[in-house]
Amino acid sequence: MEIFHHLASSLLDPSENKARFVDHCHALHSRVLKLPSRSGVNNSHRFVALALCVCSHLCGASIDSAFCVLQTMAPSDPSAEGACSREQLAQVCKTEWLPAVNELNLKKFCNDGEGAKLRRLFHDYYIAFVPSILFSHSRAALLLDLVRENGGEGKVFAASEMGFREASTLIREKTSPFCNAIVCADVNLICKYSTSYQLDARPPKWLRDSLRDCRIKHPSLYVKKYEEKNCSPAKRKPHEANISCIHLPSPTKRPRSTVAKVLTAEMVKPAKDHNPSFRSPREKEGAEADEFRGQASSPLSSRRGERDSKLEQPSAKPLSWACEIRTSFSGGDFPMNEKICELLGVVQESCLMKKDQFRATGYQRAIARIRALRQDITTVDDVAVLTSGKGIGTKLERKIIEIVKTGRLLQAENVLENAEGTAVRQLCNVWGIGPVKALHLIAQGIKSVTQLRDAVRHDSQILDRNQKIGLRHYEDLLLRIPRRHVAELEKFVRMVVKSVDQSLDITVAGSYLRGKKDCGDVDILICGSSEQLRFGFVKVVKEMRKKGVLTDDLTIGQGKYFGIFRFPGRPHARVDLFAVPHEEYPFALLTYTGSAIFNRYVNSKVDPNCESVDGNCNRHPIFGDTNTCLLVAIYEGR
DNA sequence: AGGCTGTACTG
DNA sequence: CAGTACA
DNA sequence: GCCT
Repeated sequence: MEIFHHLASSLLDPSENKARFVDHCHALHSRVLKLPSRSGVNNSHRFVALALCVCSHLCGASIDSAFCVLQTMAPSDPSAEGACSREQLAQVCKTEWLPAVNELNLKKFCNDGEGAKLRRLFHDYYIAFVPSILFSHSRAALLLDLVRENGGEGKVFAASEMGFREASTLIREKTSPFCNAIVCADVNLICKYSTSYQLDARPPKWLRDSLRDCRIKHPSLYVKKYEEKNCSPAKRKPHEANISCIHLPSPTKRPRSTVAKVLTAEMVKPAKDHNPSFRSPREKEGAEADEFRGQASSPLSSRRGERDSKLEQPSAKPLSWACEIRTSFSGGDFPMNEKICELLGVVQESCLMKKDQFRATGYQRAIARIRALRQDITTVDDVAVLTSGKGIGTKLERKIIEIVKTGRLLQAENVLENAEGTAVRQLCNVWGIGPVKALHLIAQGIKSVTQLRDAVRHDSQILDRNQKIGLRHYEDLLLRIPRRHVAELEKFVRMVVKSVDQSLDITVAGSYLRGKKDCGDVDILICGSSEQLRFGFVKVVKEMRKKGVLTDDLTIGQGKYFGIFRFPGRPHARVDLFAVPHEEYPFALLTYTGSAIFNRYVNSKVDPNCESVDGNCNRHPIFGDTNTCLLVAIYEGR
């Protein structure tokens, strides 16, 4: 009985609530005592069962998971006293308690639902079991269900007192035999947020497979098609794109293609040799935003996974993960939408050039929403579809109507005619030059890269070290890197890394890991123990420089290296190396896999006031906390 | 009116 | 500190 | 630019 008083005192202030809660528990208690005894089931079993039901109810997890959870929190196995099997216990739960507990709807006593109070409650009772940095306390059991549903094995560890380092070591040591993957927090929240943004949410295939097989399947397994297909017949496309496309300035200079198409393609038709059907290169930066602001009516609905509906989604809405939301619906099916996006994109860029990044974001969101539409906007009435949702207000509405009516947008035309805008755009494409510097240069009469080169020859002071490097490789850095070149670099770096220290290993993250058909740069995580990295990382950089692959260093920070590499006969390209100790690996991988917009989305859901378990994790902002969302990072046992 | 992701390097 | 960069 |  004590536990219920405890529960009550952990709950919210309104004493009225407290009293009611205790009353309910008393009622339950007396019901326990009145029940007839059954073979092998005594009252203490019933209490255990009741606790299980409450736990399961509050976490939204299955009884079975709740059982595991209780096991970790209780010093003795709940089923061990007396001869009550786990199955019997579950039976008792189902027949005797679950309906009653559900009826009580204990959640209503927790004013902030899944929030802090509930977590504290769990924490107090050591029902919180998993290293808090890895999982939301109240969701650990849920994750366990997820793993099980996919035929996997999982285990929950008591870790309330555990710091992050210990916890992750433990996880690495103990879990690897059956589960060397998965760091995944709060599936529910992500679904919740996804639906509130009217997105589809569902784990990517590689994650589901990993869950099923209890071992991580590298996402790149789902990506190999590009390697084969892209190389020969149509390989020139990306390069042409670079020249004809409108370029975005900083921070992400180059036009990118959309979301990891391959992952998606694989999911639709896993086995078939399904043509990844290139995105045309006309796509611009804004496209990636669609991932998170897409339209309700999604084409994914036809292929939703079996388990989705179980995730506490009352309406069986199709779900998918925010990280894989499809962006645009390719093909030139919607000419007017294309036109609108193009014109708004022009304005968006011009905003970016100035300091007006937030305004640009506004445009970006609008563009994303239009791209995700599956109907062409041809009449003024159609525009209402857009304005009814979030993200498009009166100003943008007016502009869209202007385009629909006249086919033109005055503001966009002004921008294009504006010579200064063009100049800023070009100068911003130099690595290290942003809008402010570009404006300074223009004020000095420098309006193009050619002029800039001349100017530097006379006065090398006008650019700093990095900007000069960026200028030197201006043309090369504008090119995108084909996947197969990235793969070669990966091989090379791994070789170097292994030669330096056998215990280190690397992962290529970034857009490569997201399955893009080409990449703007290469992000490589070098993983190992912190001690080994301390020497190893610097040595790796030195080695690579010695072999002539790294041609210039941009910045060298603590465990962080930005530079420029080149293989003989190839263009120069940007490479980022990050030293990642084991404990940080899942988080680092999540962050550095991006996309940037995805990270932004995630971070915006994180409560910044949450205490962080370990300072080091904060190096990867996404993980500042535990309670919050999200997603998938993978953790390789070894 | 004020927020809009969070961290880190360079000069 | 501003500017630029990283995801 | 939009949202609260």
